[in-house]
Amino acid sequence: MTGIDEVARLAGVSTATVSRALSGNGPVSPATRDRVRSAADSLGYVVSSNASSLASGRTRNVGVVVPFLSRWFFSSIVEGAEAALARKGYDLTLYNLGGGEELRRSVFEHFLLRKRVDAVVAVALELTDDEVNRLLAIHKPIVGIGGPIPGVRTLTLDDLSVARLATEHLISLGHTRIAHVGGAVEFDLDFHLASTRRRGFERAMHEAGLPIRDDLYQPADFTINGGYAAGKQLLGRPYDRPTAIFAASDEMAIGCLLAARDLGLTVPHDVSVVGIDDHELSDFFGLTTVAQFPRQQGEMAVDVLMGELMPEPGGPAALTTELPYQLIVRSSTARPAE
Amino acid sequence: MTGIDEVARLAGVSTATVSRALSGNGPVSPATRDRVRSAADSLGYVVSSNASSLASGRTRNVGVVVPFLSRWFFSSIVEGAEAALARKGYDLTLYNLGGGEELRRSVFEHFLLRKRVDAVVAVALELTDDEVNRLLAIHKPIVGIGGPIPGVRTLTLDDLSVARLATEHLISLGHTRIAHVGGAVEFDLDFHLASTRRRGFERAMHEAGLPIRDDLYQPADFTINGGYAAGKQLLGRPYDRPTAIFAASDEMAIGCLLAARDLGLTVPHDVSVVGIDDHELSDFFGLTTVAQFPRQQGEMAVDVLMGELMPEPGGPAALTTELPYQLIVRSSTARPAE
DNA sequence: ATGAAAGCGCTAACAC
DNA sequence: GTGTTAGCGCTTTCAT
Repeated sequence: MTGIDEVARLAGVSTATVSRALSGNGPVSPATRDRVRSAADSLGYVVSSNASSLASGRTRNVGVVVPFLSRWFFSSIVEGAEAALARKGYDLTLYNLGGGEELRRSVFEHFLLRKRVDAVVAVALELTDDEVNRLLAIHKPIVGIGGPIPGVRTLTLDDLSVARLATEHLISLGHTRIAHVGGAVEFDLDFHLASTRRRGFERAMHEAGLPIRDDLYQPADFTINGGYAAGKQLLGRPYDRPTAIFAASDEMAIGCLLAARDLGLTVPHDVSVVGIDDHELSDFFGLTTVAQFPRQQGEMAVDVLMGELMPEPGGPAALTTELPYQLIVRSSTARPAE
Repeated sequence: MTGIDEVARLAGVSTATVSRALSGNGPVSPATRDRVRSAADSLGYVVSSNASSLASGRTRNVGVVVPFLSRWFFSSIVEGAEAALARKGYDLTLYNLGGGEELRRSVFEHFLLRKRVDAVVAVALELTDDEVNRLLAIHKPIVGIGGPIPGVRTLTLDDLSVARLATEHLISLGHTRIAHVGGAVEFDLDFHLASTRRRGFERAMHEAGLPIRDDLYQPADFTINGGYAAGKQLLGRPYDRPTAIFAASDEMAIGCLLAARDLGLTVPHDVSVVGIDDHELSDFFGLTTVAQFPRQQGEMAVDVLMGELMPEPGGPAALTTELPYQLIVRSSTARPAE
């Protein structure tokens, strides 16, 4: 366990100079910096992050809090954040809230407060005022992904516009009898994502002068399985079958695709399907979708965070940043058959 | 920022006693312990993990290193590990090696060495001697998941037996013309998983006196997409079509299922399909598979690690622990048609 | 059972 | 540009 003083001795300088040379903070002549660097290398010296953090108050570590992990969308965000942090020399400490209320409490009342992190990224979580204030009180910047949190810089997707875009794509193709597979209320926790998308759908229909029919709405649980059941329900009706389905997520949309196949319907001839996300499977299934880019979202969150940790000359960023999205047309949508 | 001395003052004891009372290390009378506890609570005191780590040498944090994150299998392992660690009051710091060789180097030469973690879990990574020694030199226990690493306690799946079991299931149903969709060589990095499974398949065939036909082997890339292409190839042949397919992963098996459908073949009437993993989609597709339990694997790894961090009376555990697996028969396999 | 005090290994004033 | 030194906030001997 080589320490800083061994490096100092080998390089023939003081520990302060070693610290400055290695961290880049403070003036060091190029010559001594090189000397220190090679001394450190030859000893295999790596700073103790604890000692460094204790002395400096900075940990070079950020906490990322997610509601789930083993779902493509969330793990992609984490992956993006991890990559961006690693590039900056930061570590990522992960907190998965999947374990329920009690776990969430302990994460916010203990884990995040023990000064292990410099900042936190909250993914798809509607933080309470209390949770936010606890962190802000100890000067930990927060950035949220997924919906506005009062007093917190957040990256949000304009779900209303995304849903409208998907629906308008169908309308522009000539569809009029369009069904919607939306998120069931019990999944409408974070930021009312499901209901916002539904509103976007309804607004597009309304603007096009098309009727919004309750019988063409099916709630599901955001899974392929749930989408399949909803699709069967919608497409199995003996008359007045919708010519198109807008599902509030790709996984549900893929479920609809499979339901259509099992009913002997051809996509997009008999029914068009559009989703949201650009899930990893969507390309395979030829699903038309409105892509959001979770990996990039994770990276963007880190960028925003870095801006907070090391404020730069330019004015402070806006409190809310809109996330990009993009319609990707594949083979699951077409004009309705005659 | 309440510190330990404020708590000490409020409780009317020394900081040493507060430390002992809160950490549980060292003798404290029940009465004072309660006094300290409530003082800490009322002040909202949480130890500074840095100061604590620096003084004690323990971080209460473990590093988890994975080759990918946004894949169900790996994120499930991480999820399991995170849950188990959280229960013990530990944090999990995540290192994703997806970024290539250089990233891997910096993780092992810097990130993991800066004393931020007490131990590391290496998932599906064939660590080099150098990587192992670096960590062992600073007394960081390692546990691996996924294959034996010399000198490291590892949890391994008996891939040979798993593949044999899957194949024997097909043989016992009466299949004789069985194809194998295996991992392509370029994906055979970690622990030769693909080739081991192929050997398990061949052994089962051999033991049953069945011929191993090269033309009934198709390599793929472990994705649904790749499995689909391989399935098409195998099932599209004009004669001598296999009556069953054993795929080395569920994702590839699902690809085969979809390929069969698209060819107008019925599963399991025209072709049986079996995979390995019990992927989250397998139940939906009715896929027969040999389940492994990634979430549990993550939890087990943590248990082993805890055993190393706080050695208990019982003798030391074995160096290699076999992971459980289980044949799950669903609707994708049946006797071959006449 | 409790307290006093010496560090843990660095960083950041401050002096030169 | 570099060295000296006083902490950062705890834990842990060693006394008592």
